Amino acid sequence: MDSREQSPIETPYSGSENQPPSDDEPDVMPQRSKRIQVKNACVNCQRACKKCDNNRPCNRCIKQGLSNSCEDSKRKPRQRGIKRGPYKKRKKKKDNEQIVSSIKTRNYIRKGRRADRKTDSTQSPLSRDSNTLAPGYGQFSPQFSPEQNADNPYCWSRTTDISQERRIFRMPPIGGFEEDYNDSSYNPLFGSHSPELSSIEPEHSQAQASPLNMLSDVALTEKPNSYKNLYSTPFCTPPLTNYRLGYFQSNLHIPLSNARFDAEYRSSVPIPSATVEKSTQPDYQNSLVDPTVTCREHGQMSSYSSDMMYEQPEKKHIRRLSQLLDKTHISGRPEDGNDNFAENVEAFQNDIAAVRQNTHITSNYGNNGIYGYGHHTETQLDHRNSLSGYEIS
DNA sequence: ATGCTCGGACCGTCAATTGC
DNA sequence: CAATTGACGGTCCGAGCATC
Ligand SMILES: [Zn+2]
Ligand SMILES: [Zn+2]
Repeated sequence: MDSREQSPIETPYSGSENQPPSDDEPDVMPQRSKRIQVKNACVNCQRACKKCDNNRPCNRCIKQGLSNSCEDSKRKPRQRGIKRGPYKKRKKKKDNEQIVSSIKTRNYIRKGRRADRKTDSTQSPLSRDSNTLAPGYGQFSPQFSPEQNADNPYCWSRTTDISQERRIFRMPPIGGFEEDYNDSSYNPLFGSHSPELSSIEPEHSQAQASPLNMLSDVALTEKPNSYKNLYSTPFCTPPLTNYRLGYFQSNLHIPLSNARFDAEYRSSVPIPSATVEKSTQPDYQNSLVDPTVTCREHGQMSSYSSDMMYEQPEKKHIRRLSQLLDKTHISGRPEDGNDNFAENVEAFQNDIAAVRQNTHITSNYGNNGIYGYGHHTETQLDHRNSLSGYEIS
């Protein structure tokens, strides 16, 4: 509120005094300035999802002729006693170099019933040559030593992009390949080999990162709110509610175009964009992303997912319809236009059974909102001995 | 051209955790 | 106990539609 005036284009982000503390890094990425929001919007603005101000009646209400009803919306007090997962390790000093090398040389212990297939159990996955086994088959994830993580088994997470592997992907026919359901060794994501793992020290604690933590019921039902924060990053926040088929797909109902940014954020590694496409998200319109594939590890869970969607513009209305009904998300339900609901459910139930055997591949077919109809594959390996609440048998 | 809806990107806050 | 950071409870941008 001073000298600045007449910026060529007035945008919510144009306030020059709101520039984030620009670092000495000149070429990092064009940072947009911060949007300022009021502490408490009026009821009308809140309902309309529009900008309010601190006056009562507010500017917008005056323009709309709603001055009478312009009053603060109710805000509920913040909950207390919310349990959190373990915090990420705080910055010690330097020794990033050391950490990385210690990861690379740590011994890895084979575990789980799939483990006794064919991998050398003492070899670090980080040094494994890349055309041995697909993830989920043979040992894969680091085992932390008990003294290091006695009561903190999920102390890290990492996400890696594997867009380079795209050439081996297959687009399934609608309805799917039989083998996707029946052959547990088939991995459409990787074919016969896994990507190089990043050697970056994980930076995110995700105590409850595994969706398995929430596995109390496998029915196709509304998912609880707590789902949301498990996978929130600056680039993705799952919606409050979703009815989607597929329970383990941590990235599924966030914008797929944000997948790469999410991956970068979680891994702190710049992700190559060799085969990627332009984002449709307004904030990242000039960025390249791969909307179809992510690979991630949360604590002792590893998972890989791909979305291969058919363009089906005629299905776009589905999202709209469900929006109208309630604030629910799209897809999966018969009333959303999923003609394969029964099969989806059955396959899904089978997948659940597989999960309980430590390793599973989830494949399902359904409408993925604006992205169309297609195939989602989720491959997971669970390295834990037990879930919260009960044992994996 | 103008108005409305609403998913989800963005924000500010503040208490749970951590490191001392 | 201060610093850090998870995550809650919002605000509101802007694409997509609807209507004029
Ligand atoms: Zn207002
Ligand atoms: Zn108002």
